Amino acid sequence: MVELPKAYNPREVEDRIYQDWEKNGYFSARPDPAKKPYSIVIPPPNITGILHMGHALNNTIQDILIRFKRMRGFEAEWMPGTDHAGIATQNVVERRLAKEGVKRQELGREKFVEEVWKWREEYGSTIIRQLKKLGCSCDWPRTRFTMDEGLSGAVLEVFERLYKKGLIYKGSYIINWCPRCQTALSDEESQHRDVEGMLYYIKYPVKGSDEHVIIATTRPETMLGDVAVAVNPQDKRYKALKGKTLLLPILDRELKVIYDRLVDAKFGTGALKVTPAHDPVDFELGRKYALEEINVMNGDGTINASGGDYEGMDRFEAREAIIEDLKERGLFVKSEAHRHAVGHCYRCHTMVEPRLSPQWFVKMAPLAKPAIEAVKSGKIKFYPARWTKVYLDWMENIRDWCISRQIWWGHRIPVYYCKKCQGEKGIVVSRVKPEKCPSCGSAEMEQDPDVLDTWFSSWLWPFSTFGWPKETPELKYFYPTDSLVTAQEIIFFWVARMIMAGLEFMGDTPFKDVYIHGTVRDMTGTKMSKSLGNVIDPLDMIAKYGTDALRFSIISITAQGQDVYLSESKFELGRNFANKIWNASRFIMMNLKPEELSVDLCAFFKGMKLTLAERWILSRFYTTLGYVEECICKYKFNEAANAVYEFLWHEFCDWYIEISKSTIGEKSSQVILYKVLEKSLRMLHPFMPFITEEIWQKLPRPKDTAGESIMVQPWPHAQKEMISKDDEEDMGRVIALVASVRNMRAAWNIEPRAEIRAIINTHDPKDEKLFSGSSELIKRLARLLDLAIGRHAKPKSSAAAVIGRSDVYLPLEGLIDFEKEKARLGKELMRMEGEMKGLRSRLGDKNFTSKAPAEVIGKQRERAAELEIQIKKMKENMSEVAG
RNA sequence: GGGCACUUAGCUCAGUUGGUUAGAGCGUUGCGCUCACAUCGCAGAGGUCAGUGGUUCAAGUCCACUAGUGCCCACCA
Repeated sequence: MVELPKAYNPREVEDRIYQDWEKNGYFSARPDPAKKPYSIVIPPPNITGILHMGHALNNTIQDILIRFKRMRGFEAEWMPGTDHAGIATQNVVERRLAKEGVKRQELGREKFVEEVWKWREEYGSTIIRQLKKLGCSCDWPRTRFTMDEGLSGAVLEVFERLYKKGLIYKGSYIINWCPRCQTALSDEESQHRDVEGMLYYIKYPVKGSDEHVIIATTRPETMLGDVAVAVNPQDKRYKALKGKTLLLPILDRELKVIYDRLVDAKFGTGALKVTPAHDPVDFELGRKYALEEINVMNGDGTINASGGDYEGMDRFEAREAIIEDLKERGLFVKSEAHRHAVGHCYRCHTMVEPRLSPQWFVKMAPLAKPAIEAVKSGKIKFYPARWTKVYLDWMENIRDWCISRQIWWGHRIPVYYCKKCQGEKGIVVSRVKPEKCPSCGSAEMEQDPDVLDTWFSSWLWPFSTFGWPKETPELKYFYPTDSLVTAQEIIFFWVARMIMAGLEFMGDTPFKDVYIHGTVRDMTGTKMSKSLGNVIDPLDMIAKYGTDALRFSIISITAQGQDVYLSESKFELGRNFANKIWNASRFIMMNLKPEELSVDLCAFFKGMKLTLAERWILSRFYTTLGYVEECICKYKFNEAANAVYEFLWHEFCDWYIEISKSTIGEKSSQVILYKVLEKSLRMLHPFMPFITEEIWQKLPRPKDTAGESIMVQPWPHAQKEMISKDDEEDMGRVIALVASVRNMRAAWNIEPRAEIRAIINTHDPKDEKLFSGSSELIKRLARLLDLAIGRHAKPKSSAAAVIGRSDVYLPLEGLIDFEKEKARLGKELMRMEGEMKGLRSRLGDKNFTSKAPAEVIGKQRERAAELEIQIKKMKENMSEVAG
């Protein structure tokens, strides 16, 4: 006899159980030729990361997959690790140093990087500990870090290979520059946001005349770098400008007039100021017409020496100052409100400055080609499928990837420059510092100061973590991985690039399925973020409701790929469910006689004549099991979770356990309760790992599994022969009968404790047999003193209901209000007649009977026949009432 | 400018390949005898599926358009 607390207390069990799992090495996987591999690589969280609901959702899904596959006999590897998150981490450490009054520049590069490593030692695994709180069954001993030795080696290897192949190049182009982080960003790292800006109209004088051209710009400060004015050749307004020269206001620089189709005559005045160093379109024009490229800004967004008197001003200050000066000179025409999209740094949200700058790039088109094919051919599938198009659209319009960053934390670019040689000759790509320049022999070689984009290491994650470029047994066995589970935000950053890298360096796709789950939002639909203060902290929820509750709730309310709107109250769902399971198990264990359980189940079932309820619950279990398997395989986790919930709570607890209470001492009940509970725990385990383990450990078990863990038990074996649709239907009728008696009792305010008589009137032999066979059950569940079954007339003053082809009467002498009963029955009759009308018109329609499949027609005929009987009965019942 | 998603009960959402009476959780109403559970039980009320048109024997489910909401992408300065 086991004594257990009335309520499940997750805090008491979770850490203990997790430690046990970890200690026993249950999370580890190793190449095993006897087993099939199943592998997932975790989307490596940033070392600066703190567990948020997005992580909770993402990692719960992965854990469900891994635990499910592990139980199904796969060698299931969940590769964990963290990302060094270049800019993000550098920012965090810089802020920390700033609090102590230290600037990174004062510290110097080497010392600063040391500081970051120290920070990482101290805080970098916070997120890992939090993932453990979530119950994640990652193969922790293999944990990797994008800056560890092996992965850094992979990064250098890749850089070298791509450089040799001509797919990495250096050049001066317009890139997105973050003046706060003071580094280049890739196109993906510059996120467009609508901004309420202004469009300023400025007069550019025509040299040697009183005329002028009005141009419109949103960034007047960039005029300091203007070298031309461009108009559309079709634009009649500016035909007369041909051959003339304009003067740049303030600086009095001479500007050419260019005629190019790129200019949209409809925008502004149709005249475009050309600033090749600060705008992508202008840059293109600049290269096309060999214009000078004047960079007017420093890295921090202040105006540089090319900006004349404005030197040293911040870009926005300079904007104001220039407008003032233009107004003074009478060259300012007007300004108007102008809403437009402007790039912002994805890390610090500072407005990005397009800026000409020498950077390293990866040529993407050749890499994209096979990656497009891999998805088009179906070798990689997206779930939900709609992301396929998003992926393909991006890939088909892919642009080169700016990979150099002007920060210190990251993989240093493995390129050395000879101080003496100019240009190409003096460039050496090498993992180690070359002793001398291969061209001139000089020993003065200097490494490129830049580091690589963080994603330049993450895109190698599915194979670098398994030891690539070495051909390790792990790499051979676990690559390609199976499922990638991630959020939509990083399809371009990460998913697409991993596919390209996998194909390029491994010659094979890195995974088969990509499951894109939704974004976690608050109840107003806003994305949860720390800065908005609308976060629900998963760790708080774990403390309050338990990990299983958190996991189950978030899974069950998140439909495939849909965003989820979260509020704290949603976690009650999971907590209540956990408590329900706890108490059902407690009840079963209190009544379990272990000696009854040492039976061979198959032999037992063969030899035993099971009751309808017993056959029914087994059938329902195996039906549910099959459905859950199917849903997990299709990434429909909410449907799987809800099926388990419905089965356990509403079928097993509400009906079967209640039914079993009268027979609980008997062997058959003992075995069924135990078996269904034990198997259900295994079915539920991937979703709620802790409570299932805790209960399973307390359950009496066959000797050979004693002491082991539920997480290494096999997934319940599907036994189709246990599924019987007939039994499920029959039990459904019994349940309907009980429910309708209860309904009538409630409608007529029969005291719950009052035991009354009921009469079933049936002419249907099947019903008679069914209800007779279950009469004890029905009597108990409906609290009946007596149940008469057969051909009976309706007693006077009785309530009535129709169940299938039979009636049930409750003689209620003196308790019935005839008018009320008539109304109650009348409402039901109306519903039936409404349905009947629909059926009749369909069945009478030749189009329907000739075109619909026979099966559908048959079903409707059957239904109509039954409904006809029901309506007849209902009318009789009503006339009785009237009489 | 392009693309995607969403609009189903008071609230938050499910709804497989179109096929009988559209589901859940929460909330709500009534009743709670019962020795697993009030983080509970039993019973009930409550939607015609944003709108319009179409395809079909049959549409919440497919198509088109409209309206609203949200998101992503995009070099009109």
